[in-house]
Amino acid sequence: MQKVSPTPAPPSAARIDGRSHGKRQQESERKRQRILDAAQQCFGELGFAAAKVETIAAEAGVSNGLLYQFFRGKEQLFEVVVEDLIRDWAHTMFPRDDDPPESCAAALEAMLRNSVEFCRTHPLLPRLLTADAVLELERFSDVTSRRLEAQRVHVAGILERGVRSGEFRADLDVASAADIISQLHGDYAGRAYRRRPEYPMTPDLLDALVGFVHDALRP
Amino acid sequence: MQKVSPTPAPPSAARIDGRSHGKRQQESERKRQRILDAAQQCFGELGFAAAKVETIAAEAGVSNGLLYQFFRGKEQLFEVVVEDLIRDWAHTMFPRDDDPPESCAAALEAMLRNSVEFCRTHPLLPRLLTADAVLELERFSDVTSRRLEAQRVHVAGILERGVRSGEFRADLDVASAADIISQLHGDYAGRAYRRRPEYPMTPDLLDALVGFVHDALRP
Amino acid sequence: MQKVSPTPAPPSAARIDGRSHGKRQQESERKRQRILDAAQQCFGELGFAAAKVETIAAEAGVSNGLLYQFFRGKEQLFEVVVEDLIRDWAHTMFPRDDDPPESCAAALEAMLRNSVEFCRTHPLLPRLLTADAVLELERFSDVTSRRLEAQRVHVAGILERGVRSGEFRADLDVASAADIISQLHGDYAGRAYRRRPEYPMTPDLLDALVGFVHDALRP
Amino acid sequence: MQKVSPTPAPPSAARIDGRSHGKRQQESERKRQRILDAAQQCFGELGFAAAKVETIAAEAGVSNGLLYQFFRGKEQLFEVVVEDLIRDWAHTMFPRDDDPPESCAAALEAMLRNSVEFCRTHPLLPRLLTADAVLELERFSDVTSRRLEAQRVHVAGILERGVRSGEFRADLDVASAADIISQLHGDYAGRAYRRRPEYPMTPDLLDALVGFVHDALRP
DNA sequence: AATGAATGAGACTTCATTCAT
DNA sequence: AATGAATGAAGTCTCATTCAT
Repeated sequence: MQKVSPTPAPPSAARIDGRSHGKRQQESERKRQRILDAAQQCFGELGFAAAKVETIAAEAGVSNGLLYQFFRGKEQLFEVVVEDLIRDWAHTMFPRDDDPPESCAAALEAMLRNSVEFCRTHPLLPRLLTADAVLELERFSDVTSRRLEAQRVHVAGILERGVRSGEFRADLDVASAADIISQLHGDYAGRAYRRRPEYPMTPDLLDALVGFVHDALRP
Repeated sequence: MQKVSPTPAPPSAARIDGRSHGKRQQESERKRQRILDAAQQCFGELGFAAAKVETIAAEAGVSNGLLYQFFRGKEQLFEVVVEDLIRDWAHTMFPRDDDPPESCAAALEAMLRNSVEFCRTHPLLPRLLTADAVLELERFSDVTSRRLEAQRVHVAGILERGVRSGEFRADLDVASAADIISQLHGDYAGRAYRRRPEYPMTPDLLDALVGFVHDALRP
Repeated sequence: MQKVSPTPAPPSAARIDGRSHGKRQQESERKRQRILDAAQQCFGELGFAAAKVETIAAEAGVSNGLLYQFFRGKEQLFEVVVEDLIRDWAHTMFPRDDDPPESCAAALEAMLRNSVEFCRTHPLLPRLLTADAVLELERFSDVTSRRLEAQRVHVAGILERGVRSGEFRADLDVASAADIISQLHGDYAGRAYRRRPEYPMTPDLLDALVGFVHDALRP
Repeated sequence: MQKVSPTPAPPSAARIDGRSHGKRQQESERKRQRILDAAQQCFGELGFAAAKVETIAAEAGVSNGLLYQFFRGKEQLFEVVVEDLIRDWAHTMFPRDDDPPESCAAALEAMLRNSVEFCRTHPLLPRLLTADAVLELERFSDVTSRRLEAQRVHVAGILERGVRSGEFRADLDVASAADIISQLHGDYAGRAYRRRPEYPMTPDLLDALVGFVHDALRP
């Protein structure tokens, strides 16, 4: 019952080592990217089921059929979109390890603000973070799960450091706190994209969120 | 030929004073309820677009067509489901006003635990609380918006009381805190239904959440 | 999600100056025409409600779905069919203005015989002329009304001329006579298509009709 | 493929010789008649396919199901409606044979005016007279054909008389003239019911029609 | 006799996917 | 590589008909 056709070879058969160049290849690669961008937009705004392949192609400025030369179908397109998105998001969250050490509270705050900013231009992420689109697709990329887990681990690391340094309260349940903070993270990042009056996302609210978390962690 | 389509009269138009019940009427009313239950289940698990009318009818144990004697179509069915759900949820959240006064922290905790329990058996609510289904349907019942607002107001009321009584910190940003707490509320209630390893919902985690909120509010 | 549904762009949006024709475009245009022909046939034989989209598509030798790339739905298909038909009919009725002047009776006769001939191959027209299909569709193309009016006006013009030249009786009620003649026109044209014994349409009868009208108009 | 279930026995099994009485029977017979009236109304306004059984029943003030105790189905209901209608119409057209003899022209005029009046309250007839509803139903009651033929014969009889008496022109093609007059008959009777500006039916127009026919027949 | 709730076949329509060009 | 016309399976909805009460 499941389609098992393999991922189609990318249009350019000349891709030898992942660095193929040529005007044609570049052009092709750019189109692939435009499709991914349009798909992220549409999936984010409408959800998986309600987003139409035709709309995505039109938004990307390519034909309906070209999409199927890059992706096996709507479903695989969605998976690739999600994987790329999660990877980009991770880069935003944990920018570089060579940063100078900072206070743990500042690290949490930076992560939160970075994420909110990121979601402002990446509509789909909020949906993933609130575990919604997940339900609409049976096989959900493991990458996503692992990355979400990674975030919690990262947050837990910061909390751990803060507890040891005395910046945070000693009896903190680190694992649970990391979970809660990650959750809030996703929630308010999501609001940044969806601009609905019922779920506002103002700078004040963001400040309040930072303060709320800080208060909960303080000794 | 005429496009009137009001809400179709319920099959028994003989409901004179709201209390007329022949065996047929009762049977019919029970089927209407089964349809609503099945719809809540399906919409909750799959979202609006992916849920099939046929599945809902089958799940309810009635024929495809009967659904259209009670509801104008899939969309109105969804609206009724949402309105009923929000109403039930409100009853769970704010059980009675004649309760003996309690500590504000206890009031918050009760509300949280009640909601989580409610969501365990009401799959659709989490979706609404995370503002997802909203996007899939243009006209979204005002009832929902108003009820969500009501919850925040209610939480804000508790917080206000706590601040005045000295139970909570004096400089609390009540409005923002109410927003954050309501959000966490919806999130973890949602997890109670969706049983996915990525988003666990254990008693321990619930306890930790209560503690986290409590710590953030303490003076 | 948005209800825009304008007339769908014809499959080939590349029609730049109205004359671009690849083989594909030509093929496509021919299919559109086959759909229109089949639709005229089916609507003419069965009426709007009883004609099935599936039948029309099958009759045209295309798939069910292709129909919706050319037309917004069954209703718009009907409208286009009617407009095209009325236009074609008008061309048949009033062939050219540069004709040499003729006797008014001859003009009437030509018009009648032309129409009958036209209806022999255009099943739907009779229905329109007897104002029947009108009732089955709320919004009925203004084109039709205007064209029908145009015919009456045209007939009235001929009568007017005949009265002034003394060919027709002086006390003729031109407006009413034009109405009656136009009506007979449509009736017997209709019979030419429907070949039912109850409503015969023989050359003799057509001759008799011409004579009947002639006698009614003579001084 | 064809349904062969016999016409259901009329509800009252006590109908012995066609003259059964009793309050129940009378009541029943009245309902049957109300159904027929409603059906004529609906079929006349919407055509066979677009008229809904539910609407007819509602219009008649009876339940959906009762209709099937009197008639085998929608199709047979239509047939009965048509037969009754044609019979009533005939009574209107040819009131009594014991009338004092009159001028032939007056007889034609009376027939025309009677019919127009009749159609004003019998929406379905015009459809039959213009041979339209005919097409929507495979098996069309022979009664109708025979009655339509009867009208033409009747008209022909009047014309024959007029020719012999010298009231009408001697070289009249009686059969064809009868056909044309019968046709006009149906047309303008139809207009009397449908009140559309495109197809007006004013007293003036009716007078003009009478005059038109008279002129065509005069020696 | 009468009801009207219930059914289910079949209509219209959408849209992911394919394929000739 | 790229197009977009074409397909057809699948979805939503309607309505003639049946049947338990």
